[in-house]
Amino acid sequence: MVTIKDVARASGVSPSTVSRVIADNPRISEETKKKVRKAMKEMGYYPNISARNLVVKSTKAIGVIMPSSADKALQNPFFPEILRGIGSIIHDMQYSLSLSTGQTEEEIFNEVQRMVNGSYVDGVILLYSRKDDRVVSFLRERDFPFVLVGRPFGHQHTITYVDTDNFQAGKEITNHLIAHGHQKIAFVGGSQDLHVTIARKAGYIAALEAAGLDTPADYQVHADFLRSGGRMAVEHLISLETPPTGLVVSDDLMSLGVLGTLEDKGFRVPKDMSLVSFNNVYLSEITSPALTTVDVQIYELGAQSAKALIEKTQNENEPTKRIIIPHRIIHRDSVEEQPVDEAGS
Amino acid sequence: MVTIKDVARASGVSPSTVSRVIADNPRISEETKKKVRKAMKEMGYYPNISARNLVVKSTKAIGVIMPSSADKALQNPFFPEILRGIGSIIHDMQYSLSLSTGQTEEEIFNEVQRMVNGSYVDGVILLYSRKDDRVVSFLRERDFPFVLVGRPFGHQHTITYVDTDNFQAGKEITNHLIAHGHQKIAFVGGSQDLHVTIARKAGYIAALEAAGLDTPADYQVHADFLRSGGRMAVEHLISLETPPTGLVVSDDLMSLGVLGTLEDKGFRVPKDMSLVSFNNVYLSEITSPALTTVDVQIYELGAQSAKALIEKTQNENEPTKRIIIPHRIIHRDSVEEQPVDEAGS
DNA sequence: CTGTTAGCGCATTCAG
DNA sequence: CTGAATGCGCTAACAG
Repeated sequence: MVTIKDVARASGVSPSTVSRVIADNPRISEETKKKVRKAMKEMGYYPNISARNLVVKSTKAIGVIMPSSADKALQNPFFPEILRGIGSIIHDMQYSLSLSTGQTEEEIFNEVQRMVNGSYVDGVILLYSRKDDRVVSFLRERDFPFVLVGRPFGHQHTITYVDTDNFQAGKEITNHLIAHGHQKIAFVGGSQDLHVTIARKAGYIAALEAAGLDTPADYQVHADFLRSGGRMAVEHLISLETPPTGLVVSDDLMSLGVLGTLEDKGFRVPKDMSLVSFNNVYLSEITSPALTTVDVQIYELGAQSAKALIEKTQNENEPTKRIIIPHRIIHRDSVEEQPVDEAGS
Repeated sequence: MVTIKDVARASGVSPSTVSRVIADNPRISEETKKKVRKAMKEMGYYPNISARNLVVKSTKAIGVIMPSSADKALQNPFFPEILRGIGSIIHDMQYSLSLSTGQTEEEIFNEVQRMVNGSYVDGVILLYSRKDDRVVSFLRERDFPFVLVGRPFGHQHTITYVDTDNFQAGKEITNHLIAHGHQKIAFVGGSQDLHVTIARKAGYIAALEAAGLDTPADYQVHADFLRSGGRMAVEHLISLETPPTGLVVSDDLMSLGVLGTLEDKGFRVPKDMSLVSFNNVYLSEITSPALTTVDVQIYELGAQSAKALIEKTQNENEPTKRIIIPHRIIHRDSVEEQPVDEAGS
């Protein structure tokens, strides 16, 4: 391995000068810079990152923590896409990205400890938000830079996070259904522990109430999304005395399962049942029908979280921020006009 | 930050002894080990990884390189799943995982250079295989440990890789269609630059020829999978004078698009058209109909590649290996018996 | 503008 | 069984 000393010797300067050339220190003459760079190139010199990290006490690396993945939820295309967004910024800033590898909550917690305590990374991005999360407690105790994608449970004012306005999005997409004449609208959500589910459902309810429509408890189902993609939820809904005519599903991938079940049961979307959902991942445009969904700009969610985190790691007293990424409804083919039910309400 | 010296002072031993305790060196008495460990715990000592890496000249980190991701191909659930497999091993071995962040071929190449030259990682896993790939050339020149997921283009005997027997898989899944009475079977593949596409198609052809069936060029289409998920491919096939009755699609996600297009055009799967594909990602079980597909054990593909790589980084002259992960057909609902066409061939 | 010196935190000789 | 000394490769004062 060729070191800074070798380059120094070869170009007839001192090691510190070489170091300064690497940092492009303005106090070094262009002439010697050129000379040194030439030597570096010829000798194939590349700075050793560990040595550098050791002295500057920073790694220019950030850790990305995925949700515990015993389940299939990780197969959601949401993750590659947000990773892509995070990656874009990380790359631009010449940082590197260390990905979590734990499968269980326990493993993940240990891993975060290792990352933080061993100075593997300068900061951490959490790709999930769970109630009573040890990881968040740990990070806060340690006062270690982190940002959360989603909404924190508690400490909203001291945790920097980037999120969608899921309440508003839920309201808007539900209103979209209402505007198309639907009055019997059900909600199919994922785990009730997740803030996204809670917020989107709250938006759904707010929209219905504002329109003076019913929000029967029967219409609010939570699918354990892994088990056959919400099949049970759909079966429940269509077996009701008055089944809904519109469905608000809290995730595109779940919509795929809902769509499948609906078809199996002889319901045609959107003719017999309208359907809207959230995220706008790639698959939502290739299903039949293509899904009307709210685009939450996953890529941007990732990019902004990385940006915020890096700022935080670079500036000790960067203020706590709450970053809301705008969303918009993508109109496709899963919604159809519903003749207003005169007998209704 | 509490260092090895602090611990040494606090427990009344020398720094080198502490270092030996960390390494669990057998030449240290259990007694002092206990004493030192107690001090470490009390003081909250954790070894600094950069310092350690510097002296041992290894990072216990491996780099994972994703395909260039300008396109939506990255949204394939294949990636989170293979990452999960890789992660499982990395985690068990107490390594860490550095993920590539480049979006273009150029960016990725630079990144790999940085990882290798800067000693960021001990080895690299390539999650793609492209013809004339600079990354592979670079890694080979440098004699840097790497393994490839998929089949290399050239140098098959000097590159360690883990792959599916895609030819065989293609043959089997096509035979499955043939066994169900299909005689007019088409192939819908992705980019012809990818080895998977080539191999699966070759298997498809071999199966048809072995059965004495036709393999018209018209039946072999390559969808630019990003653009509306193979819509054009399907439109082409069904507009043929004698359209096929069975489709071999080279990827589950692509099948989703094919399924959608087929439905839009009034074809019902599997009644009017049978469909089989590859990978067995989660979504293949929640579509309607659920897909009959080849389970390639993505998770295992990842795990084995990580395992092979780590062995390689730890043992200088670990032999080059070719690891084939077994596959199996998952029978679901996208294939139906086709009455044998007496007039055929 | 450049060189000298010191030290980051740790592992590893070599003594004892 | 343990300690003292040395150096991994680099950056950062401090001189000049």
